[in-house]
Amino acid sequence: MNVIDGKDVSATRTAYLTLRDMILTGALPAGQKLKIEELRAMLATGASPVREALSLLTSDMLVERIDQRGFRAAPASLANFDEIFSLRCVLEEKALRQSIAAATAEWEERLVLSHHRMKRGAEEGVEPFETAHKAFHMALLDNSGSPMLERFCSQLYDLNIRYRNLAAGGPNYQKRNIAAEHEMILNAVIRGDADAASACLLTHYRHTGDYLSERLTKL
Amino acid sequence: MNVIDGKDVSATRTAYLTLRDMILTGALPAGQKLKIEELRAMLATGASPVREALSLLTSDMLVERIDQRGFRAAPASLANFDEIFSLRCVLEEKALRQSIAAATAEWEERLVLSHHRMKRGAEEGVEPFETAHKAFHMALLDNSGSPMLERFCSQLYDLNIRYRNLAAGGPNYQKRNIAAEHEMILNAVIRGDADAASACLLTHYRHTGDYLSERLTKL
DNA sequence: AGGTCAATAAATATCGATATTTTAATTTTA
DNA sequence: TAAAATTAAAATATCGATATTTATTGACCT
Repeated sequence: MNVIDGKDVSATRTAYLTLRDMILTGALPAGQKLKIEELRAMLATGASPVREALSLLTSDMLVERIDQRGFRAAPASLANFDEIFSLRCVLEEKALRQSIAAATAEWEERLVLSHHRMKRGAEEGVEPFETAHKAFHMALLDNSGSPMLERFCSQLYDLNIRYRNLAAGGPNYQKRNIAAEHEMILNAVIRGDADAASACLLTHYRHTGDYLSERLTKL
Repeated sequence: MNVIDGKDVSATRTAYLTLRDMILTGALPAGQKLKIEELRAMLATGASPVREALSLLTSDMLVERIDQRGFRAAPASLANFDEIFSLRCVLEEKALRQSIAAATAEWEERLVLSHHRMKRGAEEGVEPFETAHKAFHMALLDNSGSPMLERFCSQLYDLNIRYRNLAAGGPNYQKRNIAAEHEMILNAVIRGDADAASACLLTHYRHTGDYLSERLTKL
């Protein structure tokens, strides 16, 4: 039916990915009513795939569902942003420490590789960098041995990205040298220094967190 | 259409609640294929509500969905159980500490009340106690000011209950005096002693955790 | 004018039928 | 005989139509 990455996917999955992207980028504004008929027409598909996609998006906390009253894009607020930030700090630190504790040569190589790809992506443009940036951060955590924890972190990462887009009206970057922070994290991890790595990671998040928080208050 | 608690609810919601309960109690065994047609017949409803309910259950990590290949009840494993336990410890401690930090007279009264109801429920039977027990534990956390955190905790609580049921073939209880542990937690919270309260809560969980872990290994 | 109630419009939720895809069984081929 | 290809069966996914529910409008009464 539909084809994504050369693969056949269901209409539901296509709808899910499209709607997800639209909410993350702000094309569907926070709090907006999501009418089945409109989405159905926009996605050129039936009501069932749309409803199912929306149901799936509630898992990701990107859509709210009220029984008998339809769906709406999850509302955004500074309080919610702070919450996400606070949860990320706890969960990513836990995941990072577990990953380091279980470190293997193979994992470290994966890290170095994803770090390299991120630097390369930065030269290519915003979109490739965004993808590679998430991949790098998830690679830091994906040796934790805890799939649920990783799922939570990935979910919270995306929710955070949404606020970045909301704050900027699209992907945008600060002048501050993020590359150096990434380098420090990577080095600490390779060194096997969990305390330093955690500290670097949290500092990294605090920097972007403060920056975004400031911009969001202005809205 | 359907009526639950004197309220009108959608077929989707009815299906959601029923299937949820069946998975938590083990009536639908871990890993089992969930065929739409079978569920549709069992619930005497259409395919759409069933599919939507299953999609919603993936949020709760109670159902797995594989594109084009249907749904299955989430598999269970000792590793997964340990993961849930480990996450609960981190998240519930955080929620509890935040709740205590924001303590109000009104919250404390709610706690005392739910504690009382739990004791009362224990006399009435297993089912009322189960409900009241969850209510008490959630009340401990529901002053955290962090809806997402509370949602995670509630989700993990349910996943843990599922393992309890899996281990026992139904609700069952140890001889050990759980009531005393609850009392200690409540008192520490009322006292405003966050450290003691956290310690008590975690000990409480560790006790049941070890107990269940032992039983689960025997399966 | 303000508020209630009924009628209408809009949107959600659900059903039943059908198309598509996957899985299983069977036959063919090397 | 084992692997590959074909066919048949089963299950998933999707559509289009309809029933239900909620939201809106405007008349009516006090």
